[in-house]
Amino acid sequence: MNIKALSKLSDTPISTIRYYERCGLLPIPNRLANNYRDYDELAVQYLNFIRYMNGLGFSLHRTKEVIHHIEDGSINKTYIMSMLACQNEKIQNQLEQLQTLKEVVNTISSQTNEIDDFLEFVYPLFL
Amino acid sequence: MNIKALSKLSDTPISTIRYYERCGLLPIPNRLANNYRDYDELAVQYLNFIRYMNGLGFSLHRTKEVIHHIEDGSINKTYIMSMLACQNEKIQNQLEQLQTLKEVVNTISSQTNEIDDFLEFVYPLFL
DNA sequence: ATAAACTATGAACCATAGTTCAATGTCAAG
DNA sequence: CTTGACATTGAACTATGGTTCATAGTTTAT
Repeated sequence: MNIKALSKLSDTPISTIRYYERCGLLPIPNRLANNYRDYDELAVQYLNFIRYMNGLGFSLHRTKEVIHHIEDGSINKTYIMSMLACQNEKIQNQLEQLQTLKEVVNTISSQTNEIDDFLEFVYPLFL
Repeated sequence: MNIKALSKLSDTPISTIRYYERCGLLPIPNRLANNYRDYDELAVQYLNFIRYMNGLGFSLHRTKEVIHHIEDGSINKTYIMSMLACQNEKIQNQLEQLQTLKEVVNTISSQTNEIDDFLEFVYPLFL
């Protein structure tokens, strides 16, 4: 399978596939006689996994670490559970921050006197 | 007031103050005979405003636009209200996405069979 | 045989929000 | 009068997740 086929199968741009390889997220593929990359099903699995991790909000850096643990064989339920618990906590924190932010913006935009405060905050900048 | 004093008053790193000036967020300050920047109270107001906008989740780019509107005098309640409504919507969307994400991560981490699915997803990568 | 489409590479570029560095100049205290 | 702390500049570097480009070679279809 050449890079274009992999790109279509995994719905990942060719440039991104090469980028992931560069970053050490994808195993180095075999090359054909013409130096073209030659991928197999495993590459599709890798890309699916990367996209899956991405969908769970993990950075490429973190995903790379996890992939290396998988390649080591040093992965198990405990590892996965603590990883997910950690991610869960991170998302929870983000959620709370955004919630607070939303309330602040809401308050400002729904209450006329808050807008006046905002304008008063702004007025010195005209003077 | 020199840049260090402004830095302390506004609780903004010196490097950031110079960066904001470079980006057109801060007015170009007067210079002393020795070429040192000389700030006044207005600079503090600008920095407070920038940090405030930042706290509301606006990008520097957006904040810069707003500042330019303020400088033009082309700012009013309507402008501010639509700006805040827009930001509110953006935050709401982010919140919903994060909420969904949290549920997915939660489901995976709380249900043993989901973790098994995760491991099954991972297994092909060992082989 | 030649043009279109594909692949390869390293390097540069995009946005975002800054920080750090090197080289140079200035100021205040001992 | 020298040392330390401050100021200046442009340029390069950080992290994140890629995309785009120039140049070169390869394959496929007409």
